[in-house]
Amino acid sequence: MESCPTGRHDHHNVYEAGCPCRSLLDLLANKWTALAIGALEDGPMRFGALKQLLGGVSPKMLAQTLRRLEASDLVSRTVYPAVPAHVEYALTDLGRSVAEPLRGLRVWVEHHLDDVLGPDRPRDEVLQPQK
Amino acid sequence: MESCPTGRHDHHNVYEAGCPCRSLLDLLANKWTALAIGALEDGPMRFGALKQLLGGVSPKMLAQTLRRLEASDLVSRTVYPAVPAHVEYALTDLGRSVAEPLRGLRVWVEHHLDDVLGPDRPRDEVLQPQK
DNA sequence: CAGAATCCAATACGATACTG
DNA sequence: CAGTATCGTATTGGATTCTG
Repeated sequence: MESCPTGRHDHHNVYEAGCPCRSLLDLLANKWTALAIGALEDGPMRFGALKQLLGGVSPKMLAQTLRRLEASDLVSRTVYPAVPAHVEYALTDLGRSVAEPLRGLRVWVEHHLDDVLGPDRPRDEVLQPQK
Repeated sequence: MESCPTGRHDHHNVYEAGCPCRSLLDLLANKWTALAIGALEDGPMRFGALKQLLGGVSPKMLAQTLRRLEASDLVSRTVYPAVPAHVEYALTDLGRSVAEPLRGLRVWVEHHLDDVLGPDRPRDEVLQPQK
C-alpha cells in the first residue's frame, strides 16, 4: 500500500480474508440494507414511513440498519425539533452511488423470481430458509 | 395474479412482506453468495479451489452456500467419478445473469471502501460487526 | 413519532474432527 | 478430494413494552 505513488490504493480485494472490504460487503449483503437504500432513492423519508414501506421490518432492525448506514456515511439522519419528534433519513452522495448496484440486485430479483422458482418447480421447497 | 392475461406475472415486489422475492433477496444478500458467484464467473471451479479463493470460508458454509445456489438453479454441480472425488461447480445461465449485478456490488465495495472509511475516519470504529 | 430496552427464538457462522 | 457431523458462539431478527 505504501508503494502506491498516488497515495490512493484501490487495490482492495473482497476475496482476501482480512480485507475491510468484507465488512463493507457484509453491511450491504444484509436483509434490510438493499431495501432501505432503495426506499430512500426517491427522496428523504421518515422512520415511520420507512417502517411501513419495508413490509414486516421490526423497529429494532430498522433502527439498527439505519444506524449502521449512518455510521458508514451512506445515509444521513436529520432531527427536526418538534413534538412529536420528526426525523428524516436521506441518502448521502455515497449512498446514492451505492444505490445503483443495489437497485440492480432488486430488479434482478423481481425479474427472475419466476425463473428461480420454476415455472414447474415446487415453490415451497426452494428458497426456504436453509435447513 | 390470476387476472394476469399472460399467465406470467412479473409484478413481484421486494417491498412486500410475504413475497417470495424476499427469500431470493436473502439468498443473494448473504456473506458468501456474492463471492461464490463471482468466483465462478471465469469458469467452473472445484470445491477446494473455491475454498482457497474465498479466503476464510469454512467447508461447512461453503457447502451450504453452494447447495442453496444449486437448489435455486444458479449453480450446477457435476461429479466426475474418480478417486479421489472430483466435483465441479459452474454457473448456470441464470447464475450468469445474476453475476452481473453482484459484480456491480463487489466492484463498488472495492472502489469505495476508502470513501466509507475516511479518509480521516477511524477505520476500526466504523464497519465493525454491529454492536 | 421515533426509537430504546428487554426477552427470546432461529439462524449464521466458524473450528474441528471425521468419512467415502 | 469433497464434503458431513458436531459443537459452540455470535448475530440476526421478531414481539412486545416503554418513554421523551
